[in-house]
Amino acid sequence: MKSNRDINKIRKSRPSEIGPLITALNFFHPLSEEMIRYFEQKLVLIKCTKQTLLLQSGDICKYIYFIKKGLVRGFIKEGGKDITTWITADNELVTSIHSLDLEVPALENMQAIEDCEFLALSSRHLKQLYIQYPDFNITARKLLQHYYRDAERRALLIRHANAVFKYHFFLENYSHLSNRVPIKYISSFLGIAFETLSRVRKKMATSAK
Amino acid sequence: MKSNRDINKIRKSRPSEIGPLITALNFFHPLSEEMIRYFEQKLVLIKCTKQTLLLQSGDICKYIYFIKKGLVRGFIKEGGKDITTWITADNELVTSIHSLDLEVPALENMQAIEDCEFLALSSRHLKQLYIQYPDFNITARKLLQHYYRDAERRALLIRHANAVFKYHFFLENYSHLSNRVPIKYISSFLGIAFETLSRVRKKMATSAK
DNA sequence: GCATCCATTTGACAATCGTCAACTATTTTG
DNA sequence: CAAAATAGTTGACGATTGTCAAATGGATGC
Repeated sequence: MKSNRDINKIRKSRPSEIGPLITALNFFHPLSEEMIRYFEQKLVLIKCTKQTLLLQSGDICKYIYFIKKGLVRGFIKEGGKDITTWITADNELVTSIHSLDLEVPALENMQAIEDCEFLALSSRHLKQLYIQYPDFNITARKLLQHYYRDAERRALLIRHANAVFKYHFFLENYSHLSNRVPIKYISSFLGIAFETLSRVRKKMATSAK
Repeated sequence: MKSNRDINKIRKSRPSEIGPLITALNFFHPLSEEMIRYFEQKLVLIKCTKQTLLLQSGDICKYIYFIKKGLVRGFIKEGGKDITTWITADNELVTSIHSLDLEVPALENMQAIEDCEFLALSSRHLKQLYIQYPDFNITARKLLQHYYRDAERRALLIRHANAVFKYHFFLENYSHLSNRVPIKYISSFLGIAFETLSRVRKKMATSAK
């Protein structure tokens, strides 16, 4: 498996490249002009290929990533197997919240499952941002409220009674991922064997005719 | 099932009663004297009996509750059955984060599973707090980071391979609940039938001798 | 374009677990 | 205290799903 040495391109971002992130953040709480300048100065653009590990469990997470383009999953190692705990795509933020803030080793891994482009902010600059522009604590609070809800939705997904209900819930809540993510990651995310998911898909296809 | 009319005692809290909440919040980020005064003025003390619904799905959550004493669970109704999504005890905060902030109907229910005593702050006063004492956004951000981690832990719990692993994980992470919460809630929280949990417990007791 | 690799499908079978039912133990309440 | 309600245990059985194995399909690279 590729390690984070494969984060093969990293450079300062250009102001013209950060629009989608600013839009996403503004949606939660308006950013001041000064904050936008700060992002323009501190954000870096990172490109990586499919399979690259952005974060490895045991390491300390150094960045919060905004996915400009691509697909990323989180997973943990449990009894020799991967368990995919989330999958997320373009225009979303990803990081290990706990590791980033407390500078402790992360439990989870993060991996690109498509070639990706990120805007990344280091934990150092994020912390400086909280101090220099206290209003950003409001933005972060609202972001966390939003992502807390996402975490609850994922927990609900795997609590569904059987494979069919889980996949239905997946289609209702993550339809944008269903034709983009390999079945092995979806099945792991749903907590079922990939063979089972294959059978569920077949059953749904034939019964819907 | 008892409704929230059973929240049978509610009165202004006394300063001497709010210590544990202040201590808990200070742990995340120090509160100023003014903020503590604010809590002293706005917190209410709520008592309710076992089984009381603090929040019913479809209603808008009006309070954030600090559990001074007691035990509370969150659950959703799914296909005629309850699914317990969290269980929490003394000295923890509970609310529907999403419903409280956005003033939209909650999806989940909250229910006391012991006689309880809460310190409660209304959403109106919480929002005023964010405005009047912007530093409280830092506290809230850190609280949310902490509770996000809890949500991930719960998701991990139900992703474990089988009933034995789930119960082991439960004992490691929620040992304070194992002898206090009825088996039907624990089993639902673990995503297994209560009969299965009964058998797991027996097997562990006999194999440990 | 062929060979290799990886993703997905399909089948067979066994393990795990949920459901139903009966029973026992414990708690609550009048 | 007795009766009733609630909580927990145990057994039998079937449904769902995971595992292993083999086959097929598609993508990638030389």
